[in-house]
Amino acid sequence: MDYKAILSQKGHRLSEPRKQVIELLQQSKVALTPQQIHQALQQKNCKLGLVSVYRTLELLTELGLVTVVYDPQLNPGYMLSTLGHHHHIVCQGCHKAFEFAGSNDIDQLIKRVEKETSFQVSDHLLQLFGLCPDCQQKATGGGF
Amino acid sequence: MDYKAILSQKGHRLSEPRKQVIELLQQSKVALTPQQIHQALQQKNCKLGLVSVYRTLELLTELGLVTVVYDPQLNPGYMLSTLGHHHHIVCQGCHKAFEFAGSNDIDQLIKRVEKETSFQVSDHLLQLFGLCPDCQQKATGGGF
DNA sequence: AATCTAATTGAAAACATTTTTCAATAAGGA
DNA sequence: TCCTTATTGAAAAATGTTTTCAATTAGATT
Ligand SMILES: [Mn+2]
Ligand SMILES: [Mn+2]
Ligand SMILES: [Zn+2]
Ligand SMILES: [Zn+2]
Repeated sequence: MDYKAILSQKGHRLSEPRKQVIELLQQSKVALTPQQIHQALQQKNCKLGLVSVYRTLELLTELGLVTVVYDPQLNPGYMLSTLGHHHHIVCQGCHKAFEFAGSNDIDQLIKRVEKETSFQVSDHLLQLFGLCPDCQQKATGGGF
Repeated sequence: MDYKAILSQKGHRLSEPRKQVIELLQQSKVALTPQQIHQALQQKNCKLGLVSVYRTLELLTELGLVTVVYDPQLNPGYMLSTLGHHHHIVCQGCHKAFEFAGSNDIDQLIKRVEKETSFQVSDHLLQLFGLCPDCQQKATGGGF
């Protein structure tokens, strides 16, 4: 079941702007800001307003199909997500981001913090940062 | 060693705006946006420009003394941080946020993801969300 | 295929946030 | 007290987001 199918299944129309935003995000390896999405589509001769980009991202976020990815060096951007429990790992060199499956690894941490704080934890935000294989090479092999 | 001391120790001047922003953040239990900081200080009859709030937050962030706290329902805000490895837990009811000590709990997760992705992980962003003790009461006891 | 209707769009304006600029100020050392 | 220069504030510019509303169009109905 692909993103467009999910959209229409939930009773939302398959408009041209929505199709274009989704297709662009499907191809992108980096999180994109609304402006970046708008510009990229303009260059592909897709006429659509920046407003529609915002509205599409809002809708897709509601449906859980896109995720905000934070990157200290960049404005927050959006990426398509597969459904289910997962997080993102972001390259500090080229800013490519990838999903990884969430696990129960932080369950113990959550239990600990619940005890310490008396909070009832129901959600979490987790991202990893580092260097992707390509950027590791550039970093070490850079001298010669 | 308090925040003001650290500031001046690093060769930064202890200006009135900086003192005021730090003191306000020290008292606050919620992450504050630049605007909120500015308004709060105006009401305390501290004359300072919004620009100085931005500049102070930028400096304190560089020094690692403040941390950005994300809250899906709010604009990102700033909180003072103690030095060292820690993260924040945010109440989805009253938006109060608290630090908790970072641990090696996610080391295994990081190892796993490094193997899966061939990334070299060097940093991470982790926040927990839930209900603080007070808001748990309001939620359960709310009926009568 | 033509018609209908409400969801969706785009353009513009309004609103909000952040950064830049630069002359005036003031912190802290001499 | 004087000096130097980091820092400030006001204004403008730049950037980012939301609202409004008439025009369009996706998809259902005939
Ligand atoms: Mn997880
Ligand atoms: Mn940690
Ligand atoms: Zn990379
Ligand atoms: Zn609470």
